[in-house]
Amino acid sequence: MYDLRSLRDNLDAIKDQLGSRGRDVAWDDLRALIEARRSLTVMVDGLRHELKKGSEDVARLKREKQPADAAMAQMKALGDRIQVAEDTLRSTEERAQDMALRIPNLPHGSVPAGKDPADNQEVRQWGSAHAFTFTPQAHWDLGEALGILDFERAAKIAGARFAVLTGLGARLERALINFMLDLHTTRHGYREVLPPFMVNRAAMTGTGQLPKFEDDLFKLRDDDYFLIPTAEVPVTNLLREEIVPDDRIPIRYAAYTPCFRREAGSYGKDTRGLIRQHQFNKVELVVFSRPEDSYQELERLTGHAEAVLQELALPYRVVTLCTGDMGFSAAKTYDIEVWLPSQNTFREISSCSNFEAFQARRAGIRYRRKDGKTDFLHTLNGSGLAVGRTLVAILENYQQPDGSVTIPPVLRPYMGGAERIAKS
RNA sequence: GGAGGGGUGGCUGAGCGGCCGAAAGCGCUGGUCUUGAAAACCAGAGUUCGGGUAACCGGACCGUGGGUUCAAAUCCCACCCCCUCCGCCA
Repeated sequence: MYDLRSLRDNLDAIKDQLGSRGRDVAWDDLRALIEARRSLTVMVDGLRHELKKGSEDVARLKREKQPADAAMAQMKALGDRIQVAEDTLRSTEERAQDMALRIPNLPHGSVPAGKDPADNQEVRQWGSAHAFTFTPQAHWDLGEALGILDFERAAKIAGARFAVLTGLGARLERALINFMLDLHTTRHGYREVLPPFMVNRAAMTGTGQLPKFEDDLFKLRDDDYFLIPTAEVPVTNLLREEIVPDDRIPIRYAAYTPCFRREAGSYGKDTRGLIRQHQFNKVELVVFSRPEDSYQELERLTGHAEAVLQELALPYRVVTLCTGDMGFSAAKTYDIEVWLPSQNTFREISSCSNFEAFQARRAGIRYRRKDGKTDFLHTLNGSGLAVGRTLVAILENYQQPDGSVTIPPVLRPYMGGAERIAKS
C-alpha cells in the first residue's frame, strides 16, 4: 500500500505505472477523498487549538474567581462543532484508507509486461528430465497403489481437496519438512520459527490478504481469526508496528506451517492428487532487508529455495512472473517450477517475492537507519518449499518400472535409512 | 468459565480532572575533564499527522474503542492483553 501522503503527491505517476494492475481503482474518488482529508485535518487541528486555548482561559478565570460561564458555553459549542468535524474526518480517512489498501503493488522495472502466465520469462533451468523407459505414472496412481496416499478416506472425513498420508508417505512428508528446515537453518542462516496457524484480521491486512481477498481464506465462525494461507502471514507480522535497530538487519526466518486455502474459483483445476489442496504443508523463508539490499536478497532467497531441489536432484526451472501474473502485494516474483514427468511439464513448487515496502507500510515494519531516521524495511519471502508438491515431484521423478519409488539419498537419514518405498 | 490485580516513553517507575508528551532513576547520544577508559558534571534525545523551501508552527498519541466534562493519562462503560488464585484441560 501507499501512504496517503505519497498517494496525494504521486497519484498520477502511480496510476500510470500500475497500468492494468490498477484498473479496479476509482482514482478520481480517491484523489477527492485524500484532498478532503487534508483540508478537514487542517480545520480540525485549528479548532482543537482554539478549544485548548479556550479551556486554559476557563481554568485561569476560575483560579481568579472570575465568572466563566460565558467562556464555558462558548467552548461547549466549539466542542460540538469539533465532534462533527472529527466524525467527518474519521469517515473520510477510513474510506481513503480502505481504497488505498486495495491498490496493488507497483511492479519493479525489471518485471516483464504481460497479462498471463504465457508472458512469464524463463530465467534458467537446472537438471534434466529423467528419460523413462516406461510411461511414468501420475503420483496419485503411484501413491494409492503403494498404500501411502488415500484420497477417498480424506473425502469421507473432510471433503474434496484433502489427502491422508500413511506409512512411508507420512514419513516422507515429515522427512521433507525436517530436511528443508535443517538445510535453511544450518547452511543458509535462517532462524527457525514455529508461529500460530491462526491469525487476526490486522495480521492478514498487514501482508495484503485483506481486505481484498477474504473469500480465499478460511475464517472461524465465532472468532475473528483466520487460518493462515501461508507462514508469510504470521512470520512477516512478527515485526508489525516495530522499529528494528539497524544492526539486526537483515533478519531471516524459516518456518514450517500447514497452509489453508479455500481455493475459491479454482473449480475443475487439479482436481486429482496433491497439487491443489485445502490444507498443505510448507516451509517458508521470510527476510526483512534494508531497501537498498532487497533485490540482492531476492536472488539469495531464490537460490536458497533452489538449493532444496538441487539437493533432491529434481529438475526445475526459474521464471520471472510478468506484471499480469504477479500477486497483489509483490513487486517482483520468481516462480520455481519442478519437472513432473506424468504431466510432461513444469509445475510451480515455490514462489519467491520481493514486496519492497508494500507490506511494511501496511504493517508498520520499520527500522532505525544509521542517520537516526526511521524508514520502512523491505520484506521478502519464498517457499522453501511447498512440501506436498515436493513429495509429488519425488514420487513421479523417482518412480521405478515396478511402481516402487526410490528415496533420494539426502532424505534417507530422515527416513530411518529406508531406500525405497514399495508396496507392502 | 469464576474471583482479584495490572497495562504510562528503550527499560524501571511516579502521576490532586486544568501549567502533563508526561517526574525520577537506569540506559542511550553529544560535550567538558582524562594519555586512554571509568567516574563526575553539562547538554540532548519519543512516534505520528498537517502547514511551511526552511527555521519553525499546530494537532494527535499514556493497551484499544466509546462516553462524561469548558478541559481526561487521570472519572464512567465495553473490549483486548498480562499476572495471581479457583475450575476445566493437551
